[in-house]
Amino acid sequence: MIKGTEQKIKDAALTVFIQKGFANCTSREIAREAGMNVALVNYYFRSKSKLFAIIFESVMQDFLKSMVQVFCSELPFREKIRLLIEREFEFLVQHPDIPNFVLNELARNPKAIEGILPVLHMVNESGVFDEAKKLQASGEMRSMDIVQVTLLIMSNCQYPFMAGPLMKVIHGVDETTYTAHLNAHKTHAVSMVLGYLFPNDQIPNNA
Amino acid sequence: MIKGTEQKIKDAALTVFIQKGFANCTSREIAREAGMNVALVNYYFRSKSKLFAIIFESVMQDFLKSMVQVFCSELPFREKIRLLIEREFEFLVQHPDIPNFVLNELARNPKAIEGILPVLHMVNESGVFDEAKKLQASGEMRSMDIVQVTLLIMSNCQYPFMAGPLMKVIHGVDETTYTAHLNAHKTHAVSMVLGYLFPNDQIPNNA
DNA sequence: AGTTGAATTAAACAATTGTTTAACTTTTTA
DNA sequence: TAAAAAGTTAAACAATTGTTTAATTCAACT
Repeated sequence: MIKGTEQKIKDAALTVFIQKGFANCTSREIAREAGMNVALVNYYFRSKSKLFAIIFESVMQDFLKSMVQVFCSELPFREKIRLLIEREFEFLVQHPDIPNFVLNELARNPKAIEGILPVLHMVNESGVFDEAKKLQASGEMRSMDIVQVTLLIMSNCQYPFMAGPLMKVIHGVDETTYTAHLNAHKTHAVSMVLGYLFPNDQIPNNA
Repeated sequence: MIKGTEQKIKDAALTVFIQKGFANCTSREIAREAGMNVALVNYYFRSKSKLFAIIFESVMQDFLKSMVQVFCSELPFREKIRLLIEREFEFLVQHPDIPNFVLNELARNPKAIEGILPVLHMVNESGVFDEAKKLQASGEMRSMDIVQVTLLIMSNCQYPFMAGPLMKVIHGVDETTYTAHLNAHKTHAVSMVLGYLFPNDQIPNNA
């Protein structure tokens, strides 16, 4: 498969932006990564900012895509949670730098978030929030705001990847070992979150 | 209390660096924030990098200080966990941008971490890890690697603050409402983590 | 008062930045 | 095949950057 120039630039920009952030990289760096002249980058995308906006939005799509897919599925609620966490881990193993990238750019430039509003709309439309509220009304699920349910899940998925560099130093482990820990953490995240959300469920106790 | 010039620069640098990151701010911006000329910043700290190194290390100290204090205390283990989470939340309410700042700079410049090695040594010396292993050997505590215990705690404390901008948009809530959610989340974090680490403890079920 | 040294500033410096221009090459097309 | 368009490049541009210089103000000391 031959990649056109435009796609080469996008790929290079994705790599460089995610690795260094918008402010911490230069147009020439992107051009070099793509194997071409600086002017070509602007020829195709007019400016560094415009290129960034495009890359950022596409990253956000990937970032939220699997979440939306699971939410819109027909699985029972507990399975949605489980699958959501597992998919999130699968995604993050491949793209461990994305949460850091997204949250950081969002904190420094709040209006960058506008591009994801359509995707968020899909989440709301999926009815998954209503589903949770019904389970809470029936007493099956622990009653807590949906915001905090979201926080529980995303915290335990994304933070372990974001904190990789810090954790490796704190515990003195290398990349490979830490990856193994991440894998084990996925299992814990699933059973801890499900166990907390559904305190009456019989959970297998491996202790 | 009158602040000397050097301290004024440090304060300004702290504000600006945390808000925008190292690469995303200028020396002149720091000088302006401190109400003085650019040259004065370099007169006191020789370069932007050296100033940053000083600020970063002091932030890391604050970031880890309360953790070390709790670890080195004489409290029973469960109380250490509870207090650790509560102190962490107290700290993060006041400095919500610090986790993002620290993890981001760490990801982009791994050698920046060297300054915290002494503090980490204190954590190891505190014997809190051995304490956990004993509780695990007795079957009282769920057996899992200490790395994952750390991850469970830090994920549920830090991520909710880091993801503030994203969460506010996802759920369409304002700053005040989100702060209330953070407060509620603290309670959940404590009981969820303790409940998972000590599955045989009787936990009050408010559901 | 006058001298010394630190504190502070405006101005300049060289390097790098995002962006544009103008020339050159390749591809399309009529 | 020749003209037109698109693709690509080297070079230049103006703005901004971190840093330094040289001059000025300020405070302390004799």
